[in-house]
Amino acid sequence: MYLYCIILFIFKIVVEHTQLRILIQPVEKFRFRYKSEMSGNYSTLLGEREKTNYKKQVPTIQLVNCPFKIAVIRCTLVTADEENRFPHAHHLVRKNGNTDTDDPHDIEVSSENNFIAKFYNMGIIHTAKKHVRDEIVRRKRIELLGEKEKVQFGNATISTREDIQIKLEAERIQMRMNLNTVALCFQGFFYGENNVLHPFTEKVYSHPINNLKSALTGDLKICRIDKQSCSCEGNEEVFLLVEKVGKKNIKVKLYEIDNSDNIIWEAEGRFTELDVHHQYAIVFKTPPYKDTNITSPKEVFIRLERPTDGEVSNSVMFVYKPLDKNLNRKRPRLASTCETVESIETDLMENSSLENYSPMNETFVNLDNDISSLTGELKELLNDDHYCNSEDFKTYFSDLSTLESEKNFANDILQKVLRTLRDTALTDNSKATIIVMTRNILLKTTQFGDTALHFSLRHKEYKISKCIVSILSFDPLLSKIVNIQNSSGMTPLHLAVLRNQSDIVKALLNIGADPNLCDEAGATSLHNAVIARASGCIDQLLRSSKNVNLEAHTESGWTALHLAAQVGSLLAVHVLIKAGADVNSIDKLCGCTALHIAVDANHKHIVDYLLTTTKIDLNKKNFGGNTALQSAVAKRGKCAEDLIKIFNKYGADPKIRNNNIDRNDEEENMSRLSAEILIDISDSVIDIESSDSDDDFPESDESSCDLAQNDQKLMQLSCGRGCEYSVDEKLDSGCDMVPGDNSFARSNSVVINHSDAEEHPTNRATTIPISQKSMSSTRPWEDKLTDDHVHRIKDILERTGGWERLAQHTNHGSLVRLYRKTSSPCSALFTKIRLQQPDITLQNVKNLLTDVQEFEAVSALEKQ
DNA sequence: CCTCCATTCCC
DNA sequence: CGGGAATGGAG
Repeated sequence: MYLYCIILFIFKIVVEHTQLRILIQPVEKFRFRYKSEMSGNYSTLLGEREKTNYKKQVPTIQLVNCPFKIAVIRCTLVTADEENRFPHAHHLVRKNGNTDTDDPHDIEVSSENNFIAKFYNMGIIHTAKKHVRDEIVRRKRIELLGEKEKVQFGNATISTREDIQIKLEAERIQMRMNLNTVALCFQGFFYGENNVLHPFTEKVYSHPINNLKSALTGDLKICRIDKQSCSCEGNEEVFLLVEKVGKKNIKVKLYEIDNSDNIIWEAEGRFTELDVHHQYAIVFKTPPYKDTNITSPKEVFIRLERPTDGEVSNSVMFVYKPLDKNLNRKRPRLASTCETVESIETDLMENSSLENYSPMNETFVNLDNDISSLTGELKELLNDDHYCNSEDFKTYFSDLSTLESEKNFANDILQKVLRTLRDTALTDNSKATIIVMTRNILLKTTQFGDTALHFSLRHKEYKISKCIVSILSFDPLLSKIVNIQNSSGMTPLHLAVLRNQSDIVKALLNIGADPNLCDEAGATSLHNAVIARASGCIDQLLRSSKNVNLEAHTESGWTALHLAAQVGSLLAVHVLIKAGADVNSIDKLCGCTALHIAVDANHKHIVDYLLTTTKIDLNKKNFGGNTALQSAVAKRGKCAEDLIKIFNKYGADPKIRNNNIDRNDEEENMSRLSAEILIDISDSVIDIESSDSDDDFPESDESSCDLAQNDQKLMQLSCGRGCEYSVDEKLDSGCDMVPGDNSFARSNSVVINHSDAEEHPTNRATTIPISQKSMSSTRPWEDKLTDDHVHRIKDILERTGGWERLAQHTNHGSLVRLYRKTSSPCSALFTKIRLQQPDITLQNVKNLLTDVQEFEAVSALEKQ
């Protein structure tokens, strides 16, 4: 008894000064294992890692101000409920050599280890529900015995009464015990007499440890999402694949944050318990965004939230897109320059004086001689009031139908009349009559809203078009005709660029044509010029004094640059960017940059150009969450791999995740994985190419498929709904519209081509014409290819494998296998080429290299 | 008797 | 050691 008093006394003093401090908490999530899972090695309970320190830790406790030389820190498993701590039914085991021991776990501390105890190799054994009661009883008994031991040294027993009490209590506890959350309990002990341990500190508890495997406490995670955007009106279904969730205990939250991470808007995804599929998927409907009148896409986030413990998942990006009508409203469909027949007629009526009628300063159109020659017959005809008022005359012009027979007839008359008119006007002969008549004729429209100017352009009657433009230039009031839109919204300028008539385009711009008017599909003349590959017209539009809107979006949300990337026109891409088009602008529909579009359309030369010479953000994600590189990877097949090579050259970041969120959270692993995939793919390219039989020209399959795709897109973009002309008709227009044509890629320096008659190869099915073309353009003043040149490019071509494609391209495919065995296949190839073509020039080789997309080698040759 | 899912077992 | 299939109890 005396001893016990001393112990109590010491205990009091010590407790006031001694402190048990948790230096390293255990991890918050840990997999509890069942007994059957504990054979052999098992995962051990680690300590929480610091953010800055990635070293593995274990739960660590320090005894501060310990009055004893040696003390013991004991660790046991308890419930996590702070209000109601008692021993947990689960076991805390600790591996000791080959045997596992149950808790309590004691670690001796002294000045030697700075009174620090590290609890290594602990595991939590999940007690099956059916055994929980028994387990609690066992623990209670031990606890009770321990209490009694303090008083009745050595011979403590438990009475039947106490035993029943314990069992009842255990029954109660069993019902409430949370089997998915535990906590560690630490307490300091000292050695008393006979090495009996006596507690001398308060109990200290760790924070809760949750069962990683349970849906109630496990990690919340969005693994995958089927779409990244929806309309701002919401109510669209989104499929989420998630880590194990409980359907009664999960929410989908959409939220928006400002620059300082404050949540400025949030709403819940709508779903029922039936929409949670087997704990691993949720289908929810998006809530509407706070504002359905947005005009630009809004980035928000989605995450899971668990109401019971407030746990949240990772967040994934999501985009609310503006409504189509808001996109359209933003762009004024009818600019102020837009004219209608009625408004011009009103103008003319109000201002019937002819004083303004005078030739403008410049003559814009060189009329052909035969047009300017007058026939007296016609002159008389036109001066005859009677004839001008006749029904015949009216019939000719009141309905300029597209019917073939009438077309020719109407054209014929129109042409004659216009000739006469023009010359009469020039000679100031019966001016008033002529002018009034002219105006009447030129303001007539067909059932499709075409004026005579539209009509002549549509039917390739360019002489008439020029004639009309010439006449318009004399008449300021009438010149407004140039901005009349037909029933599909096209101005004469739209038609002129589709027809690739650059001089007419120039003249139209000079007399006041507005290049920014949109047709029904939202296309400006610039869009049309790009679609039509009318380089001369693009040039005229860009250099005109008019402020051409480079960033105008079509109805489908594309800018001219996007279209240029889509059709694969390097020249158009180049001049647009040079004129100041924003390389990083995104299309309104999918959030794609020109780079994404070029990748999708498989235009390697565009991709290469964009990466080499522009400041395009190559890691930009579209609304689908993919970078251009990821789009390239997703393409699979041969075409993808060449693209990937180009990206590799320019250091695209394979680390950037797309939206298929990897289950593994560690960035490092992810990036390593992507990089490996990339390398894998690149390797396999080489494999495929090298095992290819030599007689096949690569790519021919894909290009045909690409062509089809282009056509479809073109159709959509250039024609739109309700357009009365077929694409064929549009294509059949004498302008250079060969989808997929990569002839621009072959010129290694980009020069604006002013000629209307652009060369356009109709197909690229064979290599021979191309290489012959490249080779035959030898000019005496050009540099000859030298050994030095070959030396400069051989390493590059051997590294990229480009020499093999060059071999194919120059009809030396059959030698690839042979050359591959040589020390420098590229040198061997060039020896062969120079043997066949002794006069081959540097420029020839550059062209050939451009043909096979070896831009790096081309630039190596350009360095002096 | 069915579905769901916590538990248990297996690789 | 982490993923996942099988089982069987509960509702």
